[in-house]
Amino acid sequence: MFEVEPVEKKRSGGRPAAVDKTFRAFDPHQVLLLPPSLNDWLPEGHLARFVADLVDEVLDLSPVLADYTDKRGYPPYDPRLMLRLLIYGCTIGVRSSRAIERKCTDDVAFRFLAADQAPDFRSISRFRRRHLDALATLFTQSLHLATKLGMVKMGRVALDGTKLQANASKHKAMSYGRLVDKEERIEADTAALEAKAQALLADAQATDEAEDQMFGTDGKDTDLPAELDRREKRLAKLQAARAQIEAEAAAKARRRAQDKERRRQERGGTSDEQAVTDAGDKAAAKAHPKPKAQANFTDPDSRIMKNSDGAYIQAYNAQAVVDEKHQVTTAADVTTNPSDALNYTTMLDQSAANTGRHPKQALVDAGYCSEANLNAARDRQLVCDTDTFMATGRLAHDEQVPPAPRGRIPANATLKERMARKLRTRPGKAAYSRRKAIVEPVFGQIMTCQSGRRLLLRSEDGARGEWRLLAACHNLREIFRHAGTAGLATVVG
DNA sequence: TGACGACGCCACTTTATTCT
DNA sequence: AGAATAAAGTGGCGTCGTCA
Repeated sequence: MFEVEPVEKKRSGGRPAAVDKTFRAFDPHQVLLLPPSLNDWLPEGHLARFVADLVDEVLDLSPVLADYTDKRGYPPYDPRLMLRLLIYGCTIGVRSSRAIERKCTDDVAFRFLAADQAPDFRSISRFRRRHLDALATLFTQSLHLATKLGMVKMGRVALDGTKLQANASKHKAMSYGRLVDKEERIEADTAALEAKAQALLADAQATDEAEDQMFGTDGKDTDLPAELDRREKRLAKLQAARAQIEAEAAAKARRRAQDKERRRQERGGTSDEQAVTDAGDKAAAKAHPKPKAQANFTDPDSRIMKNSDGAYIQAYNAQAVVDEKHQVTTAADVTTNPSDALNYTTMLDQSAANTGRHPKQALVDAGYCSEANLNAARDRQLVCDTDTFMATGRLAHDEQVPPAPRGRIPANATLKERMARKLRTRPGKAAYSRRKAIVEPVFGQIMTCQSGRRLLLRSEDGARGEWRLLAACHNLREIFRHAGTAGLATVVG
């Protein structure tokens, strides 16, 4: 498009040329004779073209469009435009609404996608919030697309979790004990303040009236009500945080009591749901939060968790199931519980629901190893024909891998011993050794290329939506890499 | 401390609908 | 028919929170 033509050597302007050198033609003030077509600005096979085709031709946008029912009102931006921007941005690591807005003037690819429009960052942000659920369905859509292109085999999958830093600082977290303390202090102070305000009011009313008449009404004693107002707001926040911790403690106690009652009934061979509910209610009413239980003021749903480096961060626990063949994610979810162990069954079920198939093998690390999960793994083998390889413990740095077992499995071996044994056999080792190679690249890509280390949206729903969008965009990246725009054509055609 | 991002409130614009 | 109103999205502005 741009011809390289040597320019006549010229000593122009006041700047002396250091060397006698011919440069390529460059005229910043050149006026284009025709308005440029945005289409020409982007090379064939660019990721942005892929995203544009995807949004325009392939994706089902009805979940988004369904939200626009009223014909009235200021016309919103075309959802296709917004989706193009959000998807492309999320794929290359430009995720914040303001960053996207800037790119719409800065970046050729974004200008191409937005047809040279630049929505305000609030519009982008609000669109994202509003259609968070719909955006999350992009995840299943991306998965179905990958499946159509033969990229999902469900032979071997790996399940793993990573901690996503919430949009909240752990310094804004407060323990239950301090919360109660603070609340009491503020209440006491407020009572004192109110008394003072009353006294002042009564005392000064006469003089005030006189002064007002003399100087007009802009007294200085507005400070006191303002102070009271601030305290009121703080108190409300504290109480909300406290209520949250208490509700959680109650819910936990309820679950425990119900489980206990069920087990008791199982042993006795009876079944009485009412008794289970009652036991739960009773326990919930009696529940008392631990003084150390934490709540965060900025994002109450997030929790302090330990990340893989051992550092404590305010976070969500993000889970993903990844198919070995092309590193396509088949399930993605977020929980507020730092433990991975609770997600073994739910995640594999999600994966099965999303793909319609059960994997031949599932690889999980020691974080998932629990009595319940070992049992669940055994059942899965029977019901879904999924062979689970679950690490039963981590090796210390200098620890040697125990030798492969030989001979018959002892009849009295526990499930855990059997699992440990299975992982030490040659096929067990071979399968499990693939685990890291399957999930790590996915998490790595999402963290670095898509800047997914830190979440932008608050609340559990926000975190889940973001994680699913990240996972969806990861899948789209893989599709782009594997099939390119041509691949889309085969799906549409 | 300043830059940056999310979000809430309010004013404004646009459009369809309802009222007079 | 024309005015008033309701509804919805956008932008301006301020606030809060995070991070380097």
